[in-house]
Amino acid sequence: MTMEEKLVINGMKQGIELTKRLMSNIKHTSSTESSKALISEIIRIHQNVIFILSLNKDDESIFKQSHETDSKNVFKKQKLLDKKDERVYVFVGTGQGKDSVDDGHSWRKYGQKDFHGSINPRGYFRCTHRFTQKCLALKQIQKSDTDPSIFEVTYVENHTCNNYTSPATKFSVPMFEEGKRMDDVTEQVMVSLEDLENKKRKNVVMTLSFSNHENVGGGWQSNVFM
DNA sequence: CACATTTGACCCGT
DNA sequence: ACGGGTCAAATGTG
Repeated sequence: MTMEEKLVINGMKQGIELTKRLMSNIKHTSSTESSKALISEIIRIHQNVIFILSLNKDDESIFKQSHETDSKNVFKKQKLLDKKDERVYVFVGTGQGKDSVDDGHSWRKYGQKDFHGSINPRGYFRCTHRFTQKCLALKQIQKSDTDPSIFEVTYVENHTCNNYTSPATKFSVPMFEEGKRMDDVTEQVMVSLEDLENKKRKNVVMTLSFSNHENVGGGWQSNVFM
């Protein structure tokens, strides 16, 4: 199964799970706020799935195309990708809660750098079990300058440790902030997707969305790294 | 106490 | 020399 297929299936599974919760929520509680939260999560998950399906092929062709037109920068980037098995992802958060990305793996921060021409610093992370389990996985996270709800995440090496925590078991539904309407969240996601279209033209390998609300466990996309 | 994070110093390739 | 990445001592957290 390809990575993209895994992502789509995971997204759909999570959509089903959330819909079940919504049903039981409607049956057993009178809380409209938590139902709204569930609905907005369901909407976003389906947007993510559509997004992956619509961008996947295009990204591959765009990447190969620019590779052939010997733009030196792109070529250099491609070489780097081949050498270190790097994968760059762009994640969309909800803009609320903490500004990190929980992908189901445990990470330990070991450095941070400010960059010329960039407002936000880049964070450097290694797998917590680097020494105990010889897991060489690394990742870098940089917040987008243009949209604070977007994080560019670069993964270097895959996890060899088995300390992955399935998002399905950790998942819980976030409550809405007081007075925040569901429409606002949906709109915010759409705006972020526009920015992702721009990233796509800059040869980002693939784009994904995730929920980074503090009550939500690992993102469903992280099953890829199992 | 046993971890994690912060942050300036350090290293290394260009 | 400079920029990107990592180290490690100090500090924070449960």
